[in-house]
Amino acid sequence: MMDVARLAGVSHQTVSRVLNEHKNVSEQTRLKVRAAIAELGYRPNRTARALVTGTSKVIGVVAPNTALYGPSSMLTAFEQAAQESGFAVNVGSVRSLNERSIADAVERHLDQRVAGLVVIAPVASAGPALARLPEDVPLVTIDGDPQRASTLVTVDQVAGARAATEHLLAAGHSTVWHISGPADWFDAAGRVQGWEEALKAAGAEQPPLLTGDWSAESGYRNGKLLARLPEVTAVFTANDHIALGLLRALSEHGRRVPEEISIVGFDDVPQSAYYTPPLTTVRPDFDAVATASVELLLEQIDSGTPDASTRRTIAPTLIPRDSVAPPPPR
Amino acid sequence: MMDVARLAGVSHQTVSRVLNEHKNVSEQTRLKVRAAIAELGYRPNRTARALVTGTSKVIGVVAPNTALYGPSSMLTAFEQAAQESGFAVNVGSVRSLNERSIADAVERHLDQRVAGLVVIAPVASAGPALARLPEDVPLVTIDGDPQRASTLVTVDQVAGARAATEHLLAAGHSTVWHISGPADWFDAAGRVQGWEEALKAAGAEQPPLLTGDWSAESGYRNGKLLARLPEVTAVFTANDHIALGLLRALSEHGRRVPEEISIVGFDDVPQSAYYTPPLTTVRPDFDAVATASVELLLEQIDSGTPDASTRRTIAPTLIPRDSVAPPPPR
DNA sequence: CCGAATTCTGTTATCGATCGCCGCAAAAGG
DNA sequence: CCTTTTGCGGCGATCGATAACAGAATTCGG
Repeated sequence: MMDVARLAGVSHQTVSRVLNEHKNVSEQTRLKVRAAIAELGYRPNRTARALVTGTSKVIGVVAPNTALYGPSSMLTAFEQAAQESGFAVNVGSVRSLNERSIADAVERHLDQRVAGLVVIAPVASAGPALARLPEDVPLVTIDGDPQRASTLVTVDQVAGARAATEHLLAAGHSTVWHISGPADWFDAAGRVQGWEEALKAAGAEQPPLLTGDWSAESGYRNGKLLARLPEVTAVFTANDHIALGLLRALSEHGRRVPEEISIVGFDDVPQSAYYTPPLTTVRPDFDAVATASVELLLEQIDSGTPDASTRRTIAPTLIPRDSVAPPPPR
Repeated sequence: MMDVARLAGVSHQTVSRVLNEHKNVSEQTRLKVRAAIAELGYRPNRTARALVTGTSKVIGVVAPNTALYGPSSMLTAFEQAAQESGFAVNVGSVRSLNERSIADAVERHLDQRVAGLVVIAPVASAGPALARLPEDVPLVTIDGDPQRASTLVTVDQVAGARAATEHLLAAGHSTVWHISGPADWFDAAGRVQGWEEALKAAGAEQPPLLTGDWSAESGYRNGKLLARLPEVTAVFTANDHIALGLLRALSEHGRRVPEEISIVGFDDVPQSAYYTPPLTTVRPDFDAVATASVELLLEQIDSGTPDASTRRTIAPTLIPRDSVAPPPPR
C-alpha cells in the first residue's frame, strides 16, 4: 500500500480511502491512485483489514457432512450467492448432528472471525448449540427449528408434502402411505405433518407411518413390507432415494408402478426423471433457499442488528411424471 | 493475550511461546499460562497471527460448482481431512470450468492468504490458469492433467475402466460399447483409454464411441440409439447416472438387463445398488483421494518446498452386482 | 474581502499476534 | 572461585490495513 501511495504521490491513507470508496477524495487523486494500483498490480491484504476492523468478508457455513442431495446442493448454491456479494465461504462440516459437534464447528468459525454464520441445522439437537452463540454474531438457520426465534429460511415441507398427498388422492386413491425420513429431522417431521393434514382434510384413513433414513436402502426395506400388503395403492416417500429403493422392492415382488401402486417422491434429484418409471416428485428450490439466506445474512451484517427474527419460506413445486396413476379397479 | 499475561504474571511474549509450544519455556510457567488461558477462556486471534506470519491455517479448495457425485463427495471428505489437521477450508466453486473462472477462483483464495490450494481440475482448460500461479504456493491438483508436472492425486481411471471392460468380456461378450463423459474431462478420457486398452488386449473389435455428459439424460439419449442395435450386448458407461438413463431407455424399448444387455457403471453412487437391476459398477475411493491430497499438501506447507511433483494414484475397485450376465445365445 | 464552514489529505495510534534481540539468572567448565 | 555457556523471559518493532484526529486548501456567505 505504501508503494502505491508513493507512486501516486499521496499518503497511504488516501489509498485506503480510494479502496473503500470514501467520498471526500477528489476525482483527480482517485484516478492517480487507481492508476498506481493497476500499474503495481496491488491487491489489498484482507488479513490486515480483518485484524483492524474485527471482521472479515468471509461467511461460515455449517453443514452436515453427508452426500445427501439437499445439503450438498445448497452448499454450492450458497457459495455462488456469497461470491456474488464479494464474500468467501468457509465450510465446517459436521460428521454427526449432535450438539457437541455443531458447537465445535461454530467455534472453529468464530475463531476465523467470520462475518456471519449460516447453519444447516435440520435436527433438534442443533438448537442448544446455537442458543449459546454470542448475541452479536449474524446468524441464519436453514431448515432449522420452526419454533425457535432466529432468522430462518426453510423449504415449506408441510405444503410440499400436502401437495404430494393431495395429488395422489386426486388420482383416486382412497388413502396414501408414507415412508418418512429420520424422526429427528425437522424436514422429515414437516413432511409427515403435511401428509397427515392432507389425509385428514380429505377424510381419508391414516395408515401407520413407516420410517426410513433418507437412504434407498431404507426405501427398499420398507418396500419389502409394503409389497406384501394388497391394500397399498399409493405411497408418498420422504425423498427420491427412498422412492428408488421402494421401486426396486416393488419390482422384485412383481408389483407394477404405477398400474398397481402410485408413488410420489421429494427433492427432484436430477436422476429421478430416469427412474423406472420416471418419478413424480416435489421440487424444493435450493437456489432460492441459498439466495434468500445470503440476502438475510448480509442484511444483518450491514445493519449490525444480528437477529431480526425474520423468516423466509420457499414453496416447493410438484413435478408430475409417470409414477402416479389411478388405483387399479378392485 | 495481554490479559492472560497479566493474570499469569508473565509477559505477552511468554504467552505466545506457550501457545506455539516453543521450547525455552519452563514447565512451571507453562502451567501458569495454561491455567490463565483456561480461566479467561482466551482464544488466540487467528487473524492477527495470519497477518504477522503471512499465512493462515486455511486451505483453499477450487471445485466445479456441480451436483456431480465425485466432486461433491470429495469436497466434504476433504474438509473432514483438513479439519483433523487443524485446518479450515475455504471453498471457491466455479460455475464453468474455463481458464478465466478458475483463475478468478484461485485469485480469491490467494487474497485470503490461504496456506495452500487444492484444485479439482478435471479439464484441460485448468492447466494455463494453474501455470500462472506464483511459484511458492503449495498446490495439489486432483484428477488433473496427467502430463503436467505438479503434485497430483488421481483416481486410476484407466485401470478402473479396464477392469469394467474386462469384467464384461470375461462374462462372454464379444465386445463392449462405451458411453463416455464429456470429451474435455481427463476422467472421461482415462475411462475411454482403459476401455480401448482392454478391448485391444482381448482382440475384440472396437465399436464406435458414444459421448455423454455425465447426466442420466445423456445416457437415455444414447440408450435410445443402442436399444435399436441388436448386436449390442454389453455397455460400459462413464458413470452410474449415464447407466441409469441407459437402463431407462432400454426398458422403454423392452430390452432386458442383464438377460439381453449387460451394463457396468462407474462411481458407485449410493443409489446404484437399487437400480433395476442393481448396477455392477466401479468404486473410486473418494475418501482416500481427499486424505492423500491433504497429506501431500501439508507436506508441502510444512517443508516449504511447494512443488514436489509427486503423484498419488488411487486404485478403484469393481463392485459386481446384477447388471452383468453372459450374452444371450444367438 | 474576511472569517467560517466544508473538502481534501496527511500524521499518528491501533488491531493482536510473532520475531529478533538483549539481559539476567543458573548451570557448566577451567 | 571466576568465567563461559545455556535457559528463560522481557522489550520493542513489525505485519498491512483502518480509525481518529488534525492541518491545509477550498468554497461560501455576509
